[in-house]
Amino acid sequence: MSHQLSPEEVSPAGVDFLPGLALDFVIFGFHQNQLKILLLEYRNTGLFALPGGFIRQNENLNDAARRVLAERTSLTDIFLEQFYTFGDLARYDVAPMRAIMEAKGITPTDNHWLLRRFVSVGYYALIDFTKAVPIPDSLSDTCTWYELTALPTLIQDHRLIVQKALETLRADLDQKLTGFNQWAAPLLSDIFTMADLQRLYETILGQPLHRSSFQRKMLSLGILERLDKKYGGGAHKAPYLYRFKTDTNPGPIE
Amino acid sequence: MSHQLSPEEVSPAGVDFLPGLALDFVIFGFHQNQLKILLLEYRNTGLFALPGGFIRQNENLNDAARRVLAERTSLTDIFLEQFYTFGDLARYDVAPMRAIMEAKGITPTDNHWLLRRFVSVGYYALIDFTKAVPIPDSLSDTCTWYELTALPTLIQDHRLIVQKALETLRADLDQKLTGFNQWAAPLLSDIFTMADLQRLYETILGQPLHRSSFQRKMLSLGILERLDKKYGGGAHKAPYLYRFKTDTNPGPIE
DNA sequence: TCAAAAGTGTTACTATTACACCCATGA
DNA sequence: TCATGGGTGTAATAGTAACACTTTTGA
Repeated sequence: MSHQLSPEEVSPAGVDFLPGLALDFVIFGFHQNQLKILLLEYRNTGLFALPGGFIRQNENLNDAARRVLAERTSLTDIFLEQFYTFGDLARYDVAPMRAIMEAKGITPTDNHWLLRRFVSVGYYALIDFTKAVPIPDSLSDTCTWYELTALPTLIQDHRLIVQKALETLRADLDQKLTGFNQWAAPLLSDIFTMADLQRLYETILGQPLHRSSFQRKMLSLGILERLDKKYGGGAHKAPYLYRFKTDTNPGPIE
Repeated sequence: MSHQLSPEEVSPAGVDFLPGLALDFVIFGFHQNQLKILLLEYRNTGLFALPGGFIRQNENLNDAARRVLAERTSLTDIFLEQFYTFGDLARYDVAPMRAIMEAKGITPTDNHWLLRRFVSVGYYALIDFTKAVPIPDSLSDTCTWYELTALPTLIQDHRLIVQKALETLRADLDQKLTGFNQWAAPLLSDIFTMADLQRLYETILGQPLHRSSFQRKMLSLGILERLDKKYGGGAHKAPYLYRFKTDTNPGPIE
């Protein structure tokens, strides 16, 4: 994980947080027909990591996830799903974390709480690329978007976490997500064409879909509202514009 | 969770385990056309709980799950899946745990590690009802089977955990499990009729299935091997007996 | 020989795929 | 008017559901 820490919280105690337990986030955005995720880059180290955080002593696990996500993206009401908990011993290598802290001017003791073993609960989120304002945490330089197909090397087991998040997202696409009519809303603009929606599906699934079948299937789900057609694009028939029906969805997190 | 503890491990330290993190198990068995799960009953308290355990400092999370499961059931090589991590503050009520310890003759201090907040990683397992030898842990009297449709009141949020485990099992049935040809093997005897298999499916899903469609679908999966028909049952045509093909399955846990 | 339960065949229905065709648009 | 891309129609296919019919068995 990485960190949302005020200076005093980097103290050896870390007392306000549950020990040994962290959160890691795979935050998906969609821009220019590419799936992207947010990564932190640590100052003077060339190390990249997933955004992460810790759980306060008096805070529900899922509430902590929402809080940290809001801190990293400045967004609330985000589609957020817990997908797996990672607890291998090998996942936690102290060397990168020590390098990160030393580059930050902190010389941790050998038993500093940040250098101990962590078990990490993985969440994936779907957010609006255009609305998010990524904010680095106190140990990192930048919090920026990277294309899923061109990720830098990540610390610890973060690549595995990304992999598993993507698998879960793909599996959810065909089942769970059809229950939440608006799951895709943050990944697209408010109003979009059927081609936009299809490109999103194709990018997530990593495979092409048949145009007319896709259109019929989406319309048959009854989750789209067709608006006046316009879209002043190129020299061709102007497509309809759609938006998601505002409906009685259950909340995303369980 | 409940506990796999030698007497010295109930000491205030609990040092050998990761603090604040537990495992809870929903262990499914199938007997007399009923889905059952293993529950622990605590001595002199009338309290029931899911089997559980803790993670050693030098142990992988999933390895800890296999170890604890083996301790409770005397079985290894079990189909085991992690399905959710439960971290609400409200889930942990100290009163029942204190009652359990006091009934056992232990008077814990207020900050005893077992009375603090726990986050719990949920696993579900499928095991052979006839081969398991349920073993209570050091704080409980009995470890026995209860029908899923007639569970006693459980401590903490254990009913929610059972609910979520069942939902996951049902969802997995239609997708993930078809990849593991032998997932159902522990729930049935080595050799079974198609009707046996259908009753298992119907019991898990909680709904009747069409006989001939079910048969065709199962056979089309190519995971069953038909043996000589016998089954000296009643006054009717003797059904074929089947077994699962021994094949090149991937291991269950990821 | 009859009732019960199992295996198989047939038809209907549904969903998906693949392809064709037409429509609207702006250069 | 023509190339481009979008909407809709249709046939082929696959999978499932529903039902009928046949087979086997022990009483």
